[in-house]
Amino acid sequence: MTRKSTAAPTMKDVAAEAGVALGTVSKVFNNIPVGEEYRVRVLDAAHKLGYRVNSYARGLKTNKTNTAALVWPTLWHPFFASLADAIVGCLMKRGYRTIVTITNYDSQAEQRCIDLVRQNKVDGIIALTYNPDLDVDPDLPFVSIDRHFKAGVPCVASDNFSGGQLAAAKLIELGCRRLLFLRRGSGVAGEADKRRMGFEAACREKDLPFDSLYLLDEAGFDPFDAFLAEHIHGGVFDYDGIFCNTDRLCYEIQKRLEGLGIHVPADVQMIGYDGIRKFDSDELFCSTIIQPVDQMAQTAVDLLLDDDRSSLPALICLPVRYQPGGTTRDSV
Amino acid sequence: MTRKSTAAPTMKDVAAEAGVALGTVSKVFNNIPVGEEYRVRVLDAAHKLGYRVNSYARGLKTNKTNTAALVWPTLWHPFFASLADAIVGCLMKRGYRTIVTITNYDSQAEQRCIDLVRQNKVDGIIALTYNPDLDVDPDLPFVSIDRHFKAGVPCVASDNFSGGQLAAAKLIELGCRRLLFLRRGSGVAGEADKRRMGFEAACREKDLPFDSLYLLDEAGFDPFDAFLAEHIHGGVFDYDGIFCNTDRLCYEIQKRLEGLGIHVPADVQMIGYDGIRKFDSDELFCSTIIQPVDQMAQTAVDLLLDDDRSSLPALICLPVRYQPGGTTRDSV
DNA sequence: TTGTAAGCGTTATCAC
DNA sequence: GTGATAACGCTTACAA
Repeated sequence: MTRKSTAAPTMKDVAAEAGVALGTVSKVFNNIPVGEEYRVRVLDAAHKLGYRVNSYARGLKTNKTNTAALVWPTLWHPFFASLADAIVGCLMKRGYRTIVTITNYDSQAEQRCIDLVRQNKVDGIIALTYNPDLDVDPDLPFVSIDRHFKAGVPCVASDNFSGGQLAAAKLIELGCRRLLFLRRGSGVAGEADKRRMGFEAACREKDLPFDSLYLLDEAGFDPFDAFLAEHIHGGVFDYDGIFCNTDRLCYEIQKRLEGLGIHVPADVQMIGYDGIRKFDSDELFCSTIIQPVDQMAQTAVDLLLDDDRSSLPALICLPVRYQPGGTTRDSV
Repeated sequence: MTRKSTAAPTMKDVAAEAGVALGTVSKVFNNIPVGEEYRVRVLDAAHKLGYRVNSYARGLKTNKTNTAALVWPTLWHPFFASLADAIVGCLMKRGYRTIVTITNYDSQAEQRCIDLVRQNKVDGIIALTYNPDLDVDPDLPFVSIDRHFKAGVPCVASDNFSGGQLAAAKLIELGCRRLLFLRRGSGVAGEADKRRMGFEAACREKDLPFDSLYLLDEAGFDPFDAFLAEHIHGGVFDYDGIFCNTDRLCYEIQKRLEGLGIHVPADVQMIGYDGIRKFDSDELFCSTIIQPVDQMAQTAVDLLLDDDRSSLPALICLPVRYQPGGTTRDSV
């Protein structure tokens, strides 16, 4: 025993135990052809010693770590959490570990997280960020979610434009004629802005007028309250169909309308965006445009690990679908 | 230039650029005292070259990776997601990266995840598992959430017993006299079982009888439906107070009761457990016993990174609190 | 204080 | 096929 029993066994130990050379052991663990008898001896010895490859030593040598990083705003919000869950799952299936860092929507934290994981020699980064000009290594694979970043960085998003169109079309199909678009956001330009554009395009196409209101996250919900109160006359609401840019907003607005005596979906029908479900159940919070979380995760991972990084798409929009969830007058 | 411009700069490059020896550069990055003039030169050179320490090389040498692993059932469920969020946050504050692995409640996946991160030479593991006999390295710091694992592995949990007591006491205080305990679970013995024990203890203390029903996750909600239907006679429910072992269950049962014409909280008051909130808002799904997520995360991380691992507590129960959430007749 | 040199555990290149 | 041996980038005695 040249090695303290507490230390983890190394290839050297395995080689000694198996009575073969170090290189042979390495080959076995890299699936490089080796005499079957040797292979068995090595595997036996490794098992006996409880040996596992030290991926730090391997990473040092190969510059390949089988680790990806997720730079994420939060795991609190169900949409981010479920997308993170799916991405981690996809990466695991491809044999990748995932380092998760959380930015709390803070631009500086985003840069810090990227620096941190870069130092850790990750093989790639999937990020959902709010800082438009992050300093990111041009030859480190990078996939952005929901924001176009810069040339060469592919962006994966749901088809926000179609989602907006779909919402408008559904509301109109369900009989709404006085439409309202409500939006709440960070002020950072992202793919999600296209929800509005799609909605407007569909309204214009049908020659239906609509109003819209956009508020920054920081403003809270008070301005919405004021807006809603302003548009109720004699117990009647000015609108009969609302598209909210998130399920969260849809839920809050619904509560407020009910508090004002306006009933959903009897008086006004509402559609949200995201497709968030309660707990881990199937139940939606509202009728909504569902983002294809699993497909987005799969696409982001495929893009990240794509060997040929010379001709990546700039933007991939994945199809959304509508599902009733109680805030519209179609069956649930 | 001995080095391709695409490759990341190394300490050697920095040393050359700064005109100092390799060791000096290393010292600067390890906060080992060095002549101020040298320090500045090194830092300048490093900045100019965009140098960052290669943590794989460092880890190889020091056997310390500044990385911890989270072995987690899922990020889908809001409780797990918020706890994961908090733990990742605490670890980041201590300068640690977090590798997140997801088991989907699968025992074999749990073992695979542990093996995977062990190979990655993490400095410690925080796990929420369902496999009672995982093979885990005895000298790799390990903290278990919600399950007592084995000797030497500290467990962090909310004070489930007190939570159960508190729920019973609250229901009784609010006028309930015919109590019911409903439980759904994986069948794996964990700290959460103590919710029942606390509830029972409080009932006994007050000399109030109670019924209880326990179902495995796999059974779905049908048996609950049957039970509920069985206990409604002439539109009147046999119970006027229910403690459910999770918010999720509480929510589902409430829906079902309302569907049967039993109103919550008018006819029956209900308390759940977890303290899950809607989206990232403050709103609860039901009146509930709130788990101290942030404190649990902080405690788990402190325990994991504690230098003195010789005398760790076997179990730390953190205080819960009750908060009304609309399913009880106290003000919200 | 600064510089030198020996490894940490793997992989990869060679002769054999 | 197999088996020495030189890196990979860094830390850390130890010598200057």
